[in-house]
Amino acid sequence: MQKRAVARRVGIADVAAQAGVSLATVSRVMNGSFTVDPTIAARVRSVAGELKYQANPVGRSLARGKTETIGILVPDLANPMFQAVLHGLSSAAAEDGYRVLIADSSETSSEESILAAEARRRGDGVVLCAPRMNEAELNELAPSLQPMVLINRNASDGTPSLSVDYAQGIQELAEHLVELGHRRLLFLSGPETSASNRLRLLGLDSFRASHPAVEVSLEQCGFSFASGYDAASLVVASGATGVMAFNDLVAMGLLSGLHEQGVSVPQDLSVTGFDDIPFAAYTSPPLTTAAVPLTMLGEQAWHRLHQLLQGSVPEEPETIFRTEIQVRGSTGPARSLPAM
Amino acid sequence: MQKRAVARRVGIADVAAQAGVSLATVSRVMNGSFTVDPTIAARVRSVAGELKYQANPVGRSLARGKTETIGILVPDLANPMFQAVLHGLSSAAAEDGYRVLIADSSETSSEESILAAEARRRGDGVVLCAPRMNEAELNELAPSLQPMVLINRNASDGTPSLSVDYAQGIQELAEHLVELGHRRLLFLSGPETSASNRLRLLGLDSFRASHPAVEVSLEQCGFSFASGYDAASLVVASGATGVMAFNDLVAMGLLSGLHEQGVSVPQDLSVTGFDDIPFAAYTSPPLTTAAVPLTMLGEQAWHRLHQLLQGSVPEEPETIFRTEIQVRGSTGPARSLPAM
DNA sequence: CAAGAACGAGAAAACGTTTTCTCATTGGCG
DNA sequence: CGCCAATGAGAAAACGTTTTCTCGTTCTTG
Repeated sequence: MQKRAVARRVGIADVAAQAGVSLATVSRVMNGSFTVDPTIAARVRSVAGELKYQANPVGRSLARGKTETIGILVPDLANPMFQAVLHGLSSAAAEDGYRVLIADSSETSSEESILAAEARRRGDGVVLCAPRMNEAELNELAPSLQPMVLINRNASDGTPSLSVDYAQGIQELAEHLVELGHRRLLFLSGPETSASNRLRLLGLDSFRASHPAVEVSLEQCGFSFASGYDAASLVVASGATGVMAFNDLVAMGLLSGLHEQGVSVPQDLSVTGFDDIPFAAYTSPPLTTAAVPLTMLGEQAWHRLHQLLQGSVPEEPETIFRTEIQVRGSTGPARSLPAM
Repeated sequence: MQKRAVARRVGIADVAAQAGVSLATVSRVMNGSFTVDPTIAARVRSVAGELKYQANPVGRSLARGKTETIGILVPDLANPMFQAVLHGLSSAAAEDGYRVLIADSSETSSEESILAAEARRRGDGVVLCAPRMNEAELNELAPSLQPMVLINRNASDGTPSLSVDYAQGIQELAEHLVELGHRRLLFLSGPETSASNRLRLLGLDSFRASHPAVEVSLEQCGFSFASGYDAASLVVASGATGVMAFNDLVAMGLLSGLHEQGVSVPQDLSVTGFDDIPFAAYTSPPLTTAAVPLTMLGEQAWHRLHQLLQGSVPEEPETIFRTEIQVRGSTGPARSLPAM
C-alpha cells in the first residue's frame, strides 16, 4: 500500500510533480539559474532534498551533448610509467570537474584502434598515451578522434602532442657511461611497436657517429620486469660493461637477474634505466636513469585537452620535454679502467 | 555546396535515410538482430560502413538503461597499492566488455561521499576501495550506491565485501620479529581514517595479550613515502629494534631516511612493510612484508560486481583474504641478542 | 492610464538510441 | 480458395535531461 514500485529511480518528473512545478523549472533550479522565483526555488530544492533527487548524468549528457568525461588509452596499466601519467591526468582533470575513463590495451596494438574509438566516443575527448599502432593507422584514426592529445607520438593532422626527448636522454646516458670509462655498451631494446624505442635507437645512432671508438651493440628485449630478468645471461655473455635498459622496469628486472647470477652492479657491470619511475631511486643499487616528468606529462595532457574542449586552437602543436639524468648507484667506473 | 554542416556527427537517422529504411531497422541491424531481411541488412551495413557510423554510447545508454561502465573510488591513485587494485579491476572488467571510471579522493575523506555518488551514477555499479569515510557515513551511503562492492570495509546492509586480514598479517610480522629476537617493537600507525589501520591495531592488541614480555609501542605516522622518511629520527629515538611500518610505502621512506642517518638495516634495525607492492622486493635491502593479493582483489571485486549486475544474489557477503609473510632482507636478528 | 519591456514559468522540442506496438505482406494449410 | 499464422519492417513511445519557444503577468515609463 505504501511503496509499490520496487525502487524506481527518482527523476526530475517526481520532483516537479511533488513541488507542483514544471520539469523546466526543476531543471533551472538544479542548475542554479537565477531566473526563477526564490520562493519556488526554495520549495523545489526542499522537495529535491527530501526525495534525494540527483540528476541522471546520462540524460544530462545526452541533452547537453557532453559528458564531462575523457578517456585515456594506455598500453599497459601495470606499468608504473603509465600509472604515473594516469595519475597526473586524473588529478588535473578532476580539478576541472572532469573524470577519466580507462582503456588498457595490454600491449595488444591490434586492439588499440577499437579501444581508442570506444574511449573517445564515451567522452568528450581522449588522450592516447604512447599508442603502439603504426604510423599509418594513427594518421588515419587521428581525425576521427578529435579532440585528442597524444603523448609520445605525433599525427600528421597536427594533433597536439606531448613528447619526451628520448634521443637526447639515451645519448646522455651513453655519455655518462663513457665518462665512467665504459667502451662496450649494450642497449636492451624495447618493443618494436614502441615509438619511443625508435627514438632511443635514433639517439644511439647519433651517439655512434660522434663516438666512433665506443662499441654500442643492441639486443632485442621487451618492456617488462620479466624481460629484463630474462636478459641477464645474454647481457653477461655480451661482454659489455655498460648496459642501457629500455626502461626502469627492464633495468630492475636485469638488476634482479644479475644479482642472482652473482654479478655485482656497478662493480662488474653498470646499468641504466629510463623514466625514473617512483621507485627507481630505491632499488639496490639505486638506479641511474633518465628522468621523464611523468606526472607532469599527464597534467599537461589534460590542460591541452581542456583548451581544446573549450574551443581554443592550440598555440604550439608539439611540446617536447627534456629528460634529466639521475646518477645513482647502478653505474660506476668501468672495471678494466686503470686506476687514476 | 557540398558539405555545409561543418561536422555534424553521423547518426542513426543518416544511415536510415541513406539506406532507405527506418531507424528501427538500422538499430536492429547494428545490434545483430536476425529478424531482418539479409538483403536489407547487407545494404544497411554497407551504408553504415560508408558513413563510418558508430552508435552514440550516450543515446544507447539512455535507451538501454545501462552504460557498461563501472566506477572505482580510491583514496590515492599515486599509491601503488591502489594502482594494483585498479589494474586488476580494469583488466577483469575489460574482459567482460566493461570500462572503468576513476574517482580519486586524494585522501580527502570529506569528498568521498560526493565522489562515490558521482561515480556510481555515471555507471552501472561502483567499487569503493578502502574508503576513508567513517562507519556511519558509509552505512548511510551504502544503500544508495548499490550495486556496489567494498574493498577493505564493511557496510551494515550486507554489501558484498573483499577484505584482507590485516590483524593476522601484522601479528605474523610481529611474531617474525620476535622470533628474530626483537623485544622492543614499534608500529608506525597509518591514517586514523583508515579502517585497515584499525585492524592492524586490533591485531597488535591480540599480539600484546599473547606476548606480555614484548614491548609494542606506537607512533602516529602516515601512508606515504614522505611520512616514513620523516619518521626516521623518531624511530631511532624510540629505541625499538623492530619497526613495523603501516605499509610498504612508509617502510620504503623509512628505509631511505634511516640510510641517510647512517642506520643500517637490518643490522641496527629491522623494518617490515605491508602490502607487498610490486617493488617491495627490490628496495635495498629488500623489504620483509605481508603480501596482499592486490591485483586479485581488483579482479575479484569485478567478478562480484558482475554477478550483482546480472541480478544474482551474492552467496557469501564477505570474502577474507589472508596475507602471506615475505621474509626478505630488511629484517634480521636483533642486535643485542647474544650469539647462539 | 495604456503600451511596451522585463520577467518568470510552462509546453514542447531536442539529444540519439532501443524497443514495444502495430500493421502489411507472405506463406502454409485446411 | 480463403483464413490464420508467421514474418519482417515501420511508427511511435520511451529513456531523463536541457533548452528554446511561447505566453501570461507584472512592472516601468511616457
